[in-house]
Amino acid sequence: MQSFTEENYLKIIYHLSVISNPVQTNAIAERIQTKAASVTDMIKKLSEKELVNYVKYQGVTLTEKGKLTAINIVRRHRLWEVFLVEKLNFKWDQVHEVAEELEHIKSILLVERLDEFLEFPKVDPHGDPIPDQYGNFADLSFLKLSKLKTNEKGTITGVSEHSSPFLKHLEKLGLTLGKRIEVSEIIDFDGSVELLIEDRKINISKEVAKHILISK
Amino acid sequence: MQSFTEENYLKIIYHLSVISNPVQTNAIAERIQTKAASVTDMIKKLSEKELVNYVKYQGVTLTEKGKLTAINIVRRHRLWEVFLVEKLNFKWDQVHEVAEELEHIKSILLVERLDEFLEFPKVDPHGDPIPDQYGNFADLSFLKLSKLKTNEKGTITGVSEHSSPFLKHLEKLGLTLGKRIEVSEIIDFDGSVELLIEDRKINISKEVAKHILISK
DNA sequence: ATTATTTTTTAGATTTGTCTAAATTAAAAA
DNA sequence: TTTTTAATTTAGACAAATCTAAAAAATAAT
Ligand SMILES: [Mn+2]
Ligand SMILES: [Mn+2]
Ligand SMILES: [Mn+2]
Ligand SMILES: [Mn+2]
Repeated sequence: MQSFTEENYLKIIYHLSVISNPVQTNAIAERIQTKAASVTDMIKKLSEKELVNYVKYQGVTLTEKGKLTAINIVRRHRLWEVFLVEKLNFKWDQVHEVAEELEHIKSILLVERLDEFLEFPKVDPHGDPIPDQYGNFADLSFLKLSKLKTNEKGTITGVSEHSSPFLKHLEKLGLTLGKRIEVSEIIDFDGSVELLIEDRKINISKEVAKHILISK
Repeated sequence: MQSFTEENYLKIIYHLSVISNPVQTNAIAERIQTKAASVTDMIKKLSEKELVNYVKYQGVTLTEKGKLTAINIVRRHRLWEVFLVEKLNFKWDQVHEVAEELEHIKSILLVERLDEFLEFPKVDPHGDPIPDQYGNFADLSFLKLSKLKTNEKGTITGVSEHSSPFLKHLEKLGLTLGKRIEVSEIIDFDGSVELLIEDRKINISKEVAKHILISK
């Protein structure tokens, strides 16, 4: 059984592993809002428990055991996010903080029943896939909206940025999951994108377009 | 903002206050599974934060602030118990442990939305009243089943013992909330009670009868 | 190949909540 | 009212997770 803190470290290491493997001490420190020295201490502890492989000055990788634990936390986090949006009418920019707490509730029965209650959702409110109880993802292939060419169409199925300001911005523009869009023009000057959505024409910056995920 | 531990102390002190005020160090130690010395330390801290009134060797009482905090934790605990039973099909003997964790999730919005989602329940799965957001209880008056005389009738509306074995036992006998019962006989020899429930005749010990709460 | 910079680790201290053992105080018994 | 017992508090230590400052290792620049 892991402490909240250990679980947080495992989850962060898991997410950072996607970007670079092994994961560096400083990267963890930044994400977990702590100092590098504290990270080193915790890594030693996780290594002791065989949840990570650790070589001094080389960074860490998750062991199989550590990876499964991390995926399970991600599963709980995303299921709770679905619950908050679907059942308690939270907005998609309000769920993350609360899910950060709920994900640490330790009860296998709770998670399985919650999954059932939500009718086994495959994705969370941000389009991120929810692993099953064995840690398997239905891996969905996403494309950045910024990669679409003029006249190409697609459906919004995810976001790669979860900050509240960004999500609220999208909401205001009507750019929510499931919406069908078409790129009507890409502006040379700044790379911003003009979109057609439900007969409206809107313009989004390149920066925003990069964080919207599309399936065709 | 209080830590989990502080919240647990406040809740226990609140519950013990009903029985004896002020609350003794040893009573807290026993309920919280710790040593008296640790309790003294924590009491000092809570006193520092003006959540309890503390006089050395005299025990503690909750301040108004402390009482409101405690009631709020009780509110969250009971709302989550309702959720687990009503929405996730937990049995009434399975909810307490999980609610002990869920009660510490800090989000005012979460609690208010949960309350709404559950349609503002007045009691939890054990018949205990759920305070509103201002800390007001709809105080229901209960009577111990053991106080009923022969031929008296009543409805089961609560239990004063929450252990899993006890609750499972009641469940097996069909003695669940809302059931109508009639005392058909009180056995002289051991004080056990013979009941009529849904045309069946069952016998329960005096000990069990003491922990079943009735409204007429 | 040195030197400079960045990253990481160690050493030692701090905070929170706990413990044991010993000292105090209060309550009960003689 | 003294003595005995029970309850409570203090003193000092410990584990978990963190921090700052300093040392060590790895990388990058000259
Ligand atoms: Mn999230
Ligand atoms: Mn999410
Ligand atoms: Mn309970
Ligand atoms: Mn209850």
